[in-house]
Amino acid sequence: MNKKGKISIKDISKELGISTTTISFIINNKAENRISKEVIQKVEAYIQKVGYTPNSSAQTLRTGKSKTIVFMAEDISDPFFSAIAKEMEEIAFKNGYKIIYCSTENKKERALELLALFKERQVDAFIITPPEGFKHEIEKLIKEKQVIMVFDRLYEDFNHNYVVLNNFESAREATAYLLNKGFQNIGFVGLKSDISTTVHRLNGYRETIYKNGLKERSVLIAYDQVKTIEGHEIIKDFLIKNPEVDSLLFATNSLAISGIRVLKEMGLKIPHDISILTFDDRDLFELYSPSISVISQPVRKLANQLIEGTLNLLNKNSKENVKFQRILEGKLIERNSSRFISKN
Amino acid sequence: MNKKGKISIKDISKELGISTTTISFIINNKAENRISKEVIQKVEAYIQKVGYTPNSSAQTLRTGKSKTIVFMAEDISDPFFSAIAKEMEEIAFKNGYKIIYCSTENKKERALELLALFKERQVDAFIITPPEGFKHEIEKLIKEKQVIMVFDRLYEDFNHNYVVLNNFESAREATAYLLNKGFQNIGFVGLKSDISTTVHRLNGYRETIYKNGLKERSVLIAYDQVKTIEGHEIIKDFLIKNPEVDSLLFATNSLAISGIRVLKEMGLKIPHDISILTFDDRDLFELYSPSISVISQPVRKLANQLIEGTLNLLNKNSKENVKFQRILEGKLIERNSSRFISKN
DNA sequence: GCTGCCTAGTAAAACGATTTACTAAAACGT
DNA sequence: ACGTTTTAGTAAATCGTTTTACTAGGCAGC
Repeated sequence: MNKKGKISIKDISKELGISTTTISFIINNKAENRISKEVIQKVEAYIQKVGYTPNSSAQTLRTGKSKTIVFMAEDISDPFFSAIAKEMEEIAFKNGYKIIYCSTENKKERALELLALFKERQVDAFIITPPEGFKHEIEKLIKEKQVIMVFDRLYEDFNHNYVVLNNFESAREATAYLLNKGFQNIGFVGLKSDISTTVHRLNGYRETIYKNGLKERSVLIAYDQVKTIEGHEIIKDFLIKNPEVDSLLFATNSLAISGIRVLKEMGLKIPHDISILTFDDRDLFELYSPSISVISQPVRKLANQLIEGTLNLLNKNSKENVKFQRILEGKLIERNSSRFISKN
Repeated sequence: MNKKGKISIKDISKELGISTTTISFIINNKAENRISKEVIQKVEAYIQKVGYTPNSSAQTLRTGKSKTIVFMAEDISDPFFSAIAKEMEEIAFKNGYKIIYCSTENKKERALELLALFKERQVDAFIITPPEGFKHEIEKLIKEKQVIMVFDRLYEDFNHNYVVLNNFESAREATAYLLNKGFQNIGFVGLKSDISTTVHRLNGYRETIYKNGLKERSVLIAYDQVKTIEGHEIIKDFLIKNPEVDSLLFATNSLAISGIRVLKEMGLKIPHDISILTFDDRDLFELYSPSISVISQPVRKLANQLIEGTLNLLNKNSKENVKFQRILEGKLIERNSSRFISKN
């Protein structure tokens, strides 16, 4: 017994007069064909009785495995990421794994700090939404034989595990939908970033616009500015300079919220003066007046694939160089913010 | 060097011909008056060069400290809790601590499982929003000398560390505010629970109602039902049976969202037919039409106090039996959902 | 009665740090 | 010149597991 009153294998060993080896075998289900039923019974009963649980630092130290997966999200307080996190936690827990969350806030330095911290702690895998300019780091991690699952974005020029939305197709579909509604001057509000997610969303929009011989009207905002006054000003500017815009496609839910704020300030009514459609659903979007049309991500499925894929990678001997790659479909949910055709 | 290519103190020791003791002293700033400047220099330079970082499992095993704090929230995907989490993470990180989040979902069994898991991992402290019926467990943890900081709720019949909102006063103030606005039939939508938070909010409402010789009109919903159809039905029933209700005070933001949904279904216009006011702000409440009045919690301050208090407890030798107890003030933010006086 | 193979288990090293108790040499005081 | 203190450092135990390599004893085969 140590000072905190925790029992160790050694204590059991002394108490029962059985070697620690035997006890360890029993605990780890390696007693088959080695240890007699009676001894197994006896040890298991005693463990039950005193409520012994192994010290996981010792286990990690000895085995190099911590039974821990890190989920490094862009921002864990974003409802999209926190919903994913919650869903994954459940499944991981059932499989004997613990998930640790953290937020990069899309900052490379922060992501690096966190990476260093968790490598020290010998986590078994990283599920990560890499920030801007992190490609090289991801490649490095893979070379180091770390188990890496990239989420929400991907790199096209090397092979890796990922789970993402079909951003390009979803954006194309969303734009086509607005077009079909009769909107001719569709604007796009996106992020200024080279992350595949936002690039693909922009490209999907563009392709549809160009194919239909229309003019692109887009504005891109830096991640850090989205929720700030500067971000709002940029959107406002864009709308003032492009008064003919009759509908807006937002690339993220934060952008949409900023956008709604600006439209309100400018006295533009949705959908009467301008229609809107955004990526990522939120509970209040459905209740908003008017309710907000969205391209919703299959949160549950994404989380399932992420954790399932990661656990697979952990169980399988890493010889096989098959990558886990999933592209899931977004779903357009039509609500009132895009149903009405404005007059201008 | 182990298989993953990580360097250990032993490697440094061999390479430099210096004992591991000396190196450990240097790393832990215990070299003062023991080791010569030159050796310190040499070791530090080498560590810098090879990028050595200590193995934290070994440290935890040896010292019994993991430099980890668990934040066991009611539901980490609730914006209130995730905002708190994010804020705390930052400060903890700067102090060399890592925060692990998880959600109890207000289930006792789940909280127990998590507790067991994290005790195995020898976390240094728990910041916890205990679920229903967890009082005895908290007392037990305190007796075991665990560092426990209770958040968002408290127990009145024993002494412990906590950080909470002044729920009673805030509810009183909120009710008085509605009264002043001229509402006579104020309803209260709360949680069916013995958690202090919700009890105090109900009591604050009640006191004001009784003091003014008015009739209490309240409905309580079980935590699990809030977001379900059953929850909605309960609210709807309540409104049908109490048609004279001219304003509603919601005890949590989830309740408010369910309430808004129901009001919409019933065709009741806010604030024309009924006014509303709710605990806990959310970004979209401000943008909603009409914007929703709230009693907002000082998220930043709460998080600061929580983490500051916990770090204090960890640094201080636990002899002093002074508890860290903070009650912070809520702030009523008047918006349009409660500005208008309905006619009935 | 000897060899070889099971069976049921154990001893001891190892993982990577921290920490206690020690020591050799130098410096100091008188 | 002798004992004492200081300085600068080290050896070895320890934390709690897992795992490799071993062994004692029983039994079968011939």
